[in-house]
Amino acid sequence: MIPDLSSPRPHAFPDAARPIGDPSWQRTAKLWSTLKEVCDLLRIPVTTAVAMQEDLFQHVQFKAGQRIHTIGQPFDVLYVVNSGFLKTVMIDAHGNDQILSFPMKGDLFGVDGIHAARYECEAVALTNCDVILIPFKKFSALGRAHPELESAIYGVMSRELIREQTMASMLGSLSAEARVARFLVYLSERFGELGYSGKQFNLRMTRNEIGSYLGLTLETVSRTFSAFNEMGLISVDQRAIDIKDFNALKTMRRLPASRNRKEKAAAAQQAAA
Amino acid sequence: MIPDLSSPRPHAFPDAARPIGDPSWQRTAKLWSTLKEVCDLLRIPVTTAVAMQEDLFQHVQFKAGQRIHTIGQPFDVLYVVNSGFLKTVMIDAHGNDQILSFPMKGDLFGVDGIHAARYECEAVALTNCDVILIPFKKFSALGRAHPELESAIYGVMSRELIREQTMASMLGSLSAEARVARFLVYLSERFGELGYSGKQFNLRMTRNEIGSYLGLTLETVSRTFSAFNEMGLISVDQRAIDIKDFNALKTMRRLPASRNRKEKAAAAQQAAA
DNA sequence: CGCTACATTGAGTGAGTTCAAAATGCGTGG
DNA sequence: CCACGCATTTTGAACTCACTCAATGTAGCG
Repeated sequence: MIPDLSSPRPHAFPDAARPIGDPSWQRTAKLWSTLKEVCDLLRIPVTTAVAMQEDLFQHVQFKAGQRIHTIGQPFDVLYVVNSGFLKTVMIDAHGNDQILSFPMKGDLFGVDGIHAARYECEAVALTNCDVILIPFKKFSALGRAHPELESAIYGVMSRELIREQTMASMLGSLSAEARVARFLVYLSERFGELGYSGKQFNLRMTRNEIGSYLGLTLETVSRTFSAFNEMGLISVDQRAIDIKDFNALKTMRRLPASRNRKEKAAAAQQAAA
Repeated sequence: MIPDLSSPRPHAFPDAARPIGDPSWQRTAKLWSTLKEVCDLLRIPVTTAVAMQEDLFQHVQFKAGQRIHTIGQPFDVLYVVNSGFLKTVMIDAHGNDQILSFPMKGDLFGVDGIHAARYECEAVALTNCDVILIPFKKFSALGRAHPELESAIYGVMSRELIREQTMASMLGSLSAEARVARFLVYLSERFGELGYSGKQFNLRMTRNEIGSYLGLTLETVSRTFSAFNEMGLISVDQRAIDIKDFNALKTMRRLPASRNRKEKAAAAQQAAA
């Protein structure tokens, strides 16, 4: 599109924005991982047979702002995030773009490339990061050799599909407040699973990027953060978030509410029958 | 044309609402299909080896209003639509529900069940329909025997993921008019591919269902149809649609527009590969 | 320091929702 | 066959949430 391949974004991601305990990217730079290590990252249970596989998967490092793949680029590898934070962006026919996900440690991306052998979206590093290249051919061949691995692959793809469905559902039915609350809950839970603090963390993305992801404007995101702050649900200062009332966020809705009244009534009727 | 067999819902789907050339469901009732027939339906290219497979897949018929599977139900089969129209519905923790897709001939559904071995959404027949049961175990075993088939399976799953991504993108960025226009374009193209008229067709779903799918209220859907009618883009009478200006629908946007200005500017900045 | 990107906050507007009422279409039961 | 009942659709009027436009504040970097 508009390739200006020089300078990575100026002052994009200060150290202060790193997560507590963020593995120092440069020092831990690893070059290869075994199949077992990849499966562990993806939270796939491994059998001994799989654990024995000696195939190695290459790591690649990207700096903040760098693009991992572009739209239309020929597909041949899937990616697993080992460290760092990314975004995936879809750009429609009219140049409108929309953020689809914020992959982080243990997430798989690039799956959309399988269908037409071209990536349908682009992936960009939000921070310096380390990703593992999974040549798709090799991966599916391993799946053929190890049925449990194969079904795990299907499982991971299915999980991705469910994620997108849940996203679509959220965009279709929740208010701005509810969307932002869910986003915070999601981040909190993910950070918790990754061993960081689920209460205090730093956002890796701009208000604009959050807005694009949630189908809102950056101003609405900012205002909603401020509102949560005043309500005592969180404390927010720029990218730094401190969750004070997790439960309130988790149960927040303020939904358009009556959109489905009749349909629900009908469903109740049918359930009774 | 077709005698309505005592459908549970009263006056749910009148004969007038059937598509031109709709295969007569009762008469063509088929009990089993070969792997090749299933692949053809799914638009998967088949090799001779696959064409030779003698495995048979069972058909099941559902009447309008019947449920194919529920949320939480144990997963063991995928479904391919042979005829008729369905909807898939996700219901969130608070009972809010959202329509995710309207599967029709050649579509696969149930993929979301793979991950947790339970369906994550429910599927309901909008019209009488005929679906093919694909036991997932059997399907993946066949994939292992025929690598081309396996990669086709991955391809179909990837296609589903892209569909959801595109949906999320649309819900996040398009105006009500643009969403409705896209919906009509989508239906028109699908009907065309299925050999029906892409210009004149009957909607198989209510305004409420369309609204749920598009993240709008039923009133907005109705008003938008009326507006398109007055603009001369379509002619609409209840469920009957006649598309007059396909191109205008296809290029319609009325997008929030400035949401991504800054981000686009930033996108010009690209780091070296 | 000044530059640039990012974030916050305010005021006004508008697209889409909510609530309400009337019209249409279809099946059922008299 | 017609009248009634029910689901659905259409249309109107008022409201409101989120967007737009704009100004100000903050943080890091050259």
